[in-house]
Amino acid sequence: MSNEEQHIGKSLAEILAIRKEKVQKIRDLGIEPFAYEFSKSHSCNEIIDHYEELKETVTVRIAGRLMTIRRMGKASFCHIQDQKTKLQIYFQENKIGNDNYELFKLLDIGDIIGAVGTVTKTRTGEITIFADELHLLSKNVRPIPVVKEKDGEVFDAFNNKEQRYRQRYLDLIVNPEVKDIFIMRSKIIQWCRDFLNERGFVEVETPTLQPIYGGASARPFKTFYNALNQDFFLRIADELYLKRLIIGGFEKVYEIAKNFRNEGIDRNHNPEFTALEYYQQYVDYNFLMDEVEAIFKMMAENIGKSSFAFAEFTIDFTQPFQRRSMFDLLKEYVGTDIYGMPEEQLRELCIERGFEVDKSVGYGKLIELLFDHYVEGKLIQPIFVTDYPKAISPLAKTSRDGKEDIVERFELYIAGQEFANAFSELNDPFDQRERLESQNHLREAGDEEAQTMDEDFVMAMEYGMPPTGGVGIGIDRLVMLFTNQRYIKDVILFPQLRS
RNA sequence: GGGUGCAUAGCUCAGUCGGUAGAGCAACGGCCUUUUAAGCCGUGGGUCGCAGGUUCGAUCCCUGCUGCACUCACCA
Repeated sequence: MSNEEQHIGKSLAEILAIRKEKVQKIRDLGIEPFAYEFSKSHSCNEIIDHYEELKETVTVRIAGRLMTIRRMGKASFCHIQDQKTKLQIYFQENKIGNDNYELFKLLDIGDIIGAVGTVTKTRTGEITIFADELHLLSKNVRPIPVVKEKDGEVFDAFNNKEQRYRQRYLDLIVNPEVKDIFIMRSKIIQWCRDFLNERGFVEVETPTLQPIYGGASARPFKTFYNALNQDFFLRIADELYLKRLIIGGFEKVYEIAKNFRNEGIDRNHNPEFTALEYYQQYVDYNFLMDEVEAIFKMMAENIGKSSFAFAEFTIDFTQPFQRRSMFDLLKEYVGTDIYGMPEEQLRELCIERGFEVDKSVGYGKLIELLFDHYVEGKLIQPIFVTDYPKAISPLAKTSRDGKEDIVERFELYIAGQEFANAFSELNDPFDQRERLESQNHLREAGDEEAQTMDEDFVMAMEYGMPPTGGVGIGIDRLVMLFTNQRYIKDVILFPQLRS
């Protein structure tokens, strides 16, 4: 190369131009830089795990992305990375031939290559493929961030959050521990399926686009359905459809689905999130508490930890989960027994405590406000909170022990956050109609998140709905819990950012 | 939606009390057959997020905008 040409090779545009020229140079060598296939005999971790059986006897074929290159004239070391593991490869010019070594000289970090060779160790003891063949499988033409590492210490980590989320593929290439989170996410979902399938549940799919949104208290995303010439909503929950299936005669159903709530984004909330909901005929919320506890303990057992770090806490799964009434907890943390307190007196109490609560904040919301403010954050170890106010639980059965304002509902709290929500499902169509009507009144009084009347759902219930227990579990938070991630965006592959 | 902060080379970051910018890695040329943050010699790469304003002069000061992060409020 002349001195003039040597000046090329600086800005990104020039790097891109050089890589493009390399593609042509490789073609000029008679090699296709974007291959069609390569048959692998082992993954990198299989070679490391089975080193003793493979060493110096077996010819192996491996493939992956080139992550480091150390050239030393007529021989070079490099590491490739496949899905799980990095592995070193040693290329010698007189072993792979001059033509292939010429090819090697044209390679860049980020290229996908295959190698054929024998398994050895270097004198420093690192398991290494001593290559007989080099195959270029896909040429990199845009530089990837180069992260260096020594003794476990990482240098120049690719840690720009915006770029990591926008270009998640780069994040996954360069930060392998990110991949582990999503592998764990996949396992957690699989364990949920296994648990339910083993118990005879049927996995179903219900509409994402719904003419009436329901099953939760939230603001929806709205869209227009051209073929039906009608406004539709993206589901905020699948609850009402799953109950229709219970009415239809499915004994046990579940769905793992995205819900969409048109609300704020923060470290614990993403407008598009995944929930497991399951419904089971003839059981009540007491049964479900045992079952949900079993699910969480099964997960911890599968992970192999009975206690683990989450945020600044150590969560202990060895003990039975506590079960306490919401009013009992309120009495302890607020200092006043508010059970049976009339709405106006409750509002006075909230105002005394410095909350701004006008008439649009009804009885149930007042209690929820106190609970969220005084109690929620204190619930670190797993605990089932029971006995929710009826006013904020329009789909749950009234408590059977005569408390008219209370429903048979529980939420599981861990580390101050809600992880599951369940109830003995309301199956009295007269009561259901009244509850949804009173939600309508709340909406008219200014509660934007009050639930909507769904005539078709109430009609379905009129045909007869068996006693049923139903559970909802937020999958994203479950993954956060078991992977010790503080930000929901870090358990979602492609969190939405403004474009 | 409110508050705070950030935006400089492909990546990670310095820096300029206002005089158009540096390092390491990556890149390019050369040497090097067991290296591993390989090493050695050499090369040069930037609309300092965008748009205005102040100024003789702005990457720096001011205003607006955009994006992101953190945080408070609300929903899980």
